Amino acid sequence: MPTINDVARAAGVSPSTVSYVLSGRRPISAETRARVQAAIAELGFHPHAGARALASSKTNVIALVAPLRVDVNVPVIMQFATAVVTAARSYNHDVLLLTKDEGTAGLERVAHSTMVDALILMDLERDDMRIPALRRLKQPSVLIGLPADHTGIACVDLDFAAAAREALTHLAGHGHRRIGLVGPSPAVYRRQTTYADRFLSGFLEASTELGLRTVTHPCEPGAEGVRACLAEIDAELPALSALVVHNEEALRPLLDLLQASGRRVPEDISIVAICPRDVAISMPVHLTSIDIPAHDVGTIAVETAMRLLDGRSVEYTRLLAPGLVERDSCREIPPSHR
Amino acid sequence: MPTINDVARAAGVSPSTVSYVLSGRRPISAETRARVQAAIAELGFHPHAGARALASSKTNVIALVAPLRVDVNVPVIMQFATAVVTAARSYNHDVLLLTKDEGTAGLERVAHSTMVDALILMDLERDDMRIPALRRLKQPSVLIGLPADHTGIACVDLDFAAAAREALTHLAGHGHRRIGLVGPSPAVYRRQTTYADRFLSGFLEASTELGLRTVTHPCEPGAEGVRACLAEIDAELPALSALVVHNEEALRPLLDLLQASGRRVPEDISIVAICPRDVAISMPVHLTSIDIPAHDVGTIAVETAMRLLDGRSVEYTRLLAPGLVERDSCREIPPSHR
DNA sequence: TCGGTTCGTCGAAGCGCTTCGACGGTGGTG
DNA sequence: CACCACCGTCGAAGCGCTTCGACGAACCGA
Repeated sequence: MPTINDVARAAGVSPSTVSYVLSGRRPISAETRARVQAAIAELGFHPHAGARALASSKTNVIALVAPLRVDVNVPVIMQFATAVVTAARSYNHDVLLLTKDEGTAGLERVAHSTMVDALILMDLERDDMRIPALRRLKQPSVLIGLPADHTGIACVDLDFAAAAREALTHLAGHGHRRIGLVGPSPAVYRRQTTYADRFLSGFLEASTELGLRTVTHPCEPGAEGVRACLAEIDAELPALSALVVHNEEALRPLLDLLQASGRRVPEDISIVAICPRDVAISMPVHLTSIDIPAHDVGTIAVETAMRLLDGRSVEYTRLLAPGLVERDSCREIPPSHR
Repeated sequence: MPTINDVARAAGVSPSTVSYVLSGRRPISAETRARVQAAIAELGFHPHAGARALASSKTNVIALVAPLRVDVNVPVIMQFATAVVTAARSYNHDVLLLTKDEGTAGLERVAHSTMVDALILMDLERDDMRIPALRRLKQPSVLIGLPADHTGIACVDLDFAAAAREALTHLAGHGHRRIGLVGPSPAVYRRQTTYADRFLSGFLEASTELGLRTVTHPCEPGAEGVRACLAEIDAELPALSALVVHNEEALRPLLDLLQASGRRVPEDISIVAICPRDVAISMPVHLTSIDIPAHDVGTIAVETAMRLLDGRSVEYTRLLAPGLVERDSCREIPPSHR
């Protein structure tokens, strides 16, 4: 492995000049630069990351803390991760992958030992214990999610409240007045991942504003849970004409169940799902859905981290506007039947 | 951030002594060690990763190269990643996440700049261009998969040929004589990911050995692809009594299709799937399956990397024995009907 | 023409750690 | 009772890079 000294010698300049060619922090004449670059190429020189980090106190690495329990949301997590890695690379950074289960200790470990310049965390809980720890770090962090007290920490997420509103507005616009919400599993509520609450309150507010009759229910995973959930919703709000489903996992069993009981989508019942696009179109009926814009969120998270790193201003709470895509699961109720 | 000098001063010893306490590479008296450790704890000292890497030429980081295109196999990939990160942590290493699409350049970048001590790659192709590049690196690498020429590089994977054999043996043992294989999509074969071929040849060999009548077909994704595939299989081998499905994505549409056409599982047709356990039990009929032991493979990959790193011997081709788990999708054909 | 800039380059001082050789002090051995 | 070996610790020399101050040369305006 050649060092910067080897390059310097080969190019007939001093090591510092090579460094300046590399960083561009000082003007270097065109000839010198060319000579240095030739030497670099010829020797196959790559600066030693550790030495660089030591001298410059920048690692060009960001930490990504992902919930790696094999869980419901795997595809979404993966999309976030992909987006983060890709975006990071576009800023010439790499990504160190941490698991959520290392908890606060993991964050402190990588931060204190100066392995990373910034941290991006996903799957935040309402009163996430990690937040106070993050505040103490010298590295900035960006959250994918919106915990209760996030003052001073940048957050990026889909605007779930607006998503709920948009779902209801869409259905109301199609003449639906009686609508059920199939929510996430009780475990999600228990875990206090805030998107569930944010969606729910948006849903309830919009329901009132639009003068709808609605009922909401969490939904246990598995066919049995879905059956129970739907039964309760049906009981509490008979003759509903539409469902909003904020539960990826429930989607498939729900459609199976509806089909088995002879309720056609969308003829008998309309559905708006909150889920990634590919899930929506992988169903027998292509679902009208509000996408979880994992790619955008991940990209913006990295961008925010970069701004933070070079001291530019950032928007500390960035909630992305939802986008509803119409597919085949919503029916327009004729005015005469409303 | 306190440095090793601060700790040394606080403990009244020299920096090198602190270092030896940390590394255990030289004997240190119990009292001194205690004093040093107290100082470390009190100051909240964490060694600077870059400095450490520079001085010791070890980073305690391994690269994980994952196919991050949002693809069919997302859950499996995720399981690999989880296992790798967890195992790496248990060896006090961290994981740098790279995407496959950075290709050879990405590997060389992190290796040459000494960001990692070893590399683990997944989703290898038959004649993967990255292999020659890997050979040139000074860091060892471990492959999850089995490309054609892997001499000198450690490989870990499920023994897909044995898996195919096991599936057929199981079915044959239950009296099935006419069996179809629903294979991966043509895209997988085209991409030359070797597991497809390995499974297929295992299948064909076992078929001959066991004297079975079999037919094999790749299967395009989507309900349409599955329908076409099944139609071809049915046409070529009428009255088959079992299917082996080596295509996660096809599973759900296949079951839908069978149900729609009134063929019950397992009464009319038996199924053995090659897929992760949770996919097998997420189906309406819990499928008898051969698990993709992603967790084990990931763990072993890391373990292998660690052995390589400290110069211990390794098994260069480690093919894990498949484990078939009986569930509800295989029927025993009574001897009278065979 | 001369002082003051600006430009392009160099030298040296670290960044924080590991590791090697050295060196007193103990304890065991012949 | 010497001698040697080993134990526990220290000091110093790097690891490969960045960055700051300095410095000659070229250039500008007055």
